[in-house]
Amino acid sequence: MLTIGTLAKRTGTKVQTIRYYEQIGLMPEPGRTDGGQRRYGDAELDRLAFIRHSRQLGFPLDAIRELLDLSDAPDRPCHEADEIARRQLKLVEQRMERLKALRAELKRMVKECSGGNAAQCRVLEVLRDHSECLTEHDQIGV
Amino acid sequence: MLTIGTLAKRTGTKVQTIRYYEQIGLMPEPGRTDGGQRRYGDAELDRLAFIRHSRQLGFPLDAIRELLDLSDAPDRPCHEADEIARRQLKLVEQRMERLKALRAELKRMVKECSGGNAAQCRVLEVLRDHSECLTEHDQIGV
DNA sequence: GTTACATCCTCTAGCTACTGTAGGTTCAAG
DNA sequence: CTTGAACCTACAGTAGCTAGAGGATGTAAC
Repeated sequence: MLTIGTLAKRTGTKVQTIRYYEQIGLMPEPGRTDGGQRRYGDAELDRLAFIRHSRQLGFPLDAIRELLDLSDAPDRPCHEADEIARRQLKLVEQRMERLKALRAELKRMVKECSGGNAAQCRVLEVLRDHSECLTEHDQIGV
Repeated sequence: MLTIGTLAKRTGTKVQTIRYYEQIGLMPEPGRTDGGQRRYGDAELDRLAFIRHSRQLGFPLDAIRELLDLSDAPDRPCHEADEIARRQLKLVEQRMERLKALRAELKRMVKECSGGNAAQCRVLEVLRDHSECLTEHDQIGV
């Protein structure tokens, strides 16, 4: 029987985060001691590890919920999980493209800064004048 | 004299976002009509464009606040702006490294999925078993 | 048996950067 | 003068946690 703190340490999660996952129904309500403290078994440890690993791969909680459902139903076809993973891969690739463009513009900005005062600052100038910008920006979330 | 809607259209911002920027002190309180509607001048248009462009480059609002302060004080030395931009560049590069690792793992997951049912699904298996994971994950934010 | 203290509990609020909605008012054109 | 788009305030909600207050519990040492 594991305390919430042990579970937290073993999976690299904050205690509050585990309670939060319980609250939103991602983790089950565990058994309690007479005094009301949570006690977990190995199944919960595995489940939390699954969640955390998925989070580290950037899956949103909704996707993780779907993946957990699939994982709980071993006879369901696999392509759904595959599709979720592909979707995530696509997202990651999009983000990378976007970051590449940002990096280019930031590099340009920084390189051209000659170190005078704010009036001649290239960094500020580039930010001020969008027309100098080489990259397309349609979305803001990076 | 520009309405808030015009300002929004010209800078690709939502009206609510502009009001939000005003609320947090990033945009100044503009003049009003007798009926209480906001009216802007070109200075505000420029300021908002500056903010938006900075946001598109991923600068957090706090950094933008600093950049705006610098921009308002043309005789202050430029290296502060340079430093903020460098910091941002570094962040972008870190995120890219991280995404690269994620992409590798996601690709591996997806490639190995043979299309059976959930019990044999490699995607789920990889997520379940962190030890198969090649990459280091210390932070979750991508 | 008691004391000390780490860990646990619930509840609430806060973070970033917005976005959406409800219910009502104003502006400009026809 | 009427119509309808655009404006107003105020509040709630989004993702995914994180932090703090104020108090209860569990366990090891004495």
